[in-house]
Amino acid sequence: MPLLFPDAPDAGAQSSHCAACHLAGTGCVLDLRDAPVRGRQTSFRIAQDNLIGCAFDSFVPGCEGDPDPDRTFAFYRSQAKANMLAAAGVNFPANGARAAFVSTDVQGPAWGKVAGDMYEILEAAALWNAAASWNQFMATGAWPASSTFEQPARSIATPMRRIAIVQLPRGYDSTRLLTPAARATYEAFQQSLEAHEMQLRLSSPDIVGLRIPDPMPAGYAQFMQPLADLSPFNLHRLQRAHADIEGTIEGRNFLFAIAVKTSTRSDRLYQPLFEANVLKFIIGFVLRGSVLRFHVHMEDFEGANVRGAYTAASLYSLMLGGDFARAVDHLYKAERPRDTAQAILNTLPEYAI
Amino acid sequence: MPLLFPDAPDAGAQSSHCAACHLAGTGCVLDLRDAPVRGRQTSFRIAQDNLIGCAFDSFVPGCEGDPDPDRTFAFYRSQAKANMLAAAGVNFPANGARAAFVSTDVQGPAWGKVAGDMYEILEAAALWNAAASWNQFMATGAWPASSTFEQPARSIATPMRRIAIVQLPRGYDSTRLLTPAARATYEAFQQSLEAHEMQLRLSSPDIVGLRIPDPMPAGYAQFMQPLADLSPFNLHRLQRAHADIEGTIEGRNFLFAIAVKTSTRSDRLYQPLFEANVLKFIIGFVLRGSVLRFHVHMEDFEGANVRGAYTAASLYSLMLGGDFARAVDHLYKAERPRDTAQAILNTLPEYAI
DNA sequence: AATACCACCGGTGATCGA
DNA sequence: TCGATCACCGGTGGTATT
Repeated sequence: MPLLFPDAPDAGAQSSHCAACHLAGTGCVLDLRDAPVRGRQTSFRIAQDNLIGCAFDSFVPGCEGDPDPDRTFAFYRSQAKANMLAAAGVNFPANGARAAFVSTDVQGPAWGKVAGDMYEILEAAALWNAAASWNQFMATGAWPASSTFEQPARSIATPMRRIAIVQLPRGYDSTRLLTPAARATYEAFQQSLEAHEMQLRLSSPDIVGLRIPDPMPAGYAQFMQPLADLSPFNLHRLQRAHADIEGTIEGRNFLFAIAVKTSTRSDRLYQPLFEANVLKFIIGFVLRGSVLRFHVHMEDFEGANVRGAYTAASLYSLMLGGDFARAVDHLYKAERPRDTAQAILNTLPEYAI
Repeated sequence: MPLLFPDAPDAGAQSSHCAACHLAGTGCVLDLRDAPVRGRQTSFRIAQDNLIGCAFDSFVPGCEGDPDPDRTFAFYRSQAKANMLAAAGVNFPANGARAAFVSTDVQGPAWGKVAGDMYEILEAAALWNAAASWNQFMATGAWPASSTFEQPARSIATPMRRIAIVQLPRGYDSTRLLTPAARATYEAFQQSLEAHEMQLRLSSPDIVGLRIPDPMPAGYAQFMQPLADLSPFNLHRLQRAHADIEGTIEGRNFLFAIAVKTSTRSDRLYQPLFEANVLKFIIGFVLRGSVLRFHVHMEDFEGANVRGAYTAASLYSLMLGGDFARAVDHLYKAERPRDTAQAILNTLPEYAI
């Protein structure tokens, strides 16, 4: 069933679908008026996972199965929002003394939060699928005919060069991906800092790109196949994949990290800059890994001098002497999931083993 | 005239005062309904400078003249907000087809912005006055009797140790404070970066503490006297003082920087961390100045692991080898302007010449 | 079940330069 | 006068830990 509702045959189908979904407790808008969260005024909650799982339950935007894979993130997002508002209208009419749903409850900060997470999830899903096309080519020597992505120039098929692109959850310590040996080096470093009541931890990047070890540990098999959709099952797979590959990565196999934002303000630009500096320091200096690349993907560059800010030099490179390097290697205006994933795909041949 | 209105004799006084202020075009709430800002929905603007200039036109919170200098930032701020809401009620009643002022226009993000700036201004003003007490002691050997601050332990009066504490404006390049010679070193560094299309600039700290050069350039005379109030004239002096001392500071006289926040979120913690790292790198490595201290002053620690995040080690100190140091040397819960200024005052004897 | 935390982003008042 | 930029902060859905 297509759940970008304007693609559905009629509005009645939406009404009955949304009513059933609400009754099943999996609606995309939840009524918190009788169960308020302590210290908050929220009267209706956007059930983010349900919303995404519903709107994208039949294809991953930009990928195989998408009727028009060249649409923008903004389009997919506004479609999901329209779905949500329609569902809430169906499920929360005025009822005696109780007022009907009003959309102001799901605008403003609430929608900003959901939209930001959705952008990150859509990008991570498209990148997963792009990596799956790449990995199939690496395994078979043939680029998958059904892929919406093109084979990157100068790509040579070898199982040694398979790649996993993984979304990391909030609060994740990305060093958990490292092999025990590499992690021990990191932990020794941390302990020397903790002796002085200090630390140097990452506020984890949104998405990381990893060289799949060879031979391939079992947890990586999933990256050989694309996600067919973002139905609840696959959404859960996308967001939990990192747990399947912990303890398997050498520092040099940490190829790139991506910070993802729909928009920014000058003050909000600096979190990725700090993160990029710390990540490069830890991977480069502590773990002696090769230099990883840090990307920032942003949908909208207005409201701050984004390009200028991200020309900041990496402190690590400055103090090493020799060649300077930027902290953020590449800034990309990510407007369409397909183009964004293709852009990352095109960089994969550049990485040395 | 006391303009924390609950201290005023009666509500009528407020009404006539606010009506006159509005007619004079200096009201604390402006009607933008007939002159909308392009691309914004704002119907009423909080005239931040007018609001502060009015509410604090007879004393600086926490300082001489404050009837109760131990009140909290939260108190002064809520008083200013009450003034604002009352003034808007007086000046924007329903008028024919035009609806009355509604307070939702000045809640949410608008008030967040104003409250944040007000917090920074109140702290900067209290610190200015604490430094003035210090400087009078340095000049005369006697701690000013009228000061609300106490003489720090182990302080020794010498004109060599006078201090200026200055608020910096948005977007300011704090290296403009440096002497031409020091600035040339910095500019040479920048040019070598620019040759590679990079830079390493500061998103300026909110407040800086500087050793006043000896002999004292003319622009510093203002720091010998406290600000009597935050009337528009003195508010302007506070926010423009930095322009009077440009080109006078050696790197080693850059004693400390303070980042000021009322509250935070985990992502918003990282801008000061990046800034602290860059500032320490530039002052320490590029300018060979002594090590400056970076403070974070925050009113409310809830909503993020603030203490943990600010135990991050300085990348500069890690790469130098030798002793580690934190990027943020000191995190302080700044709830009261008087206590906050006293806390900074108590650190002044620690700085070597 | 409750709590703390995480990282999401958009609406802002003022300034500065065209 | 206008547009671009700056740095302000609070409400949020989900997760992990009590």
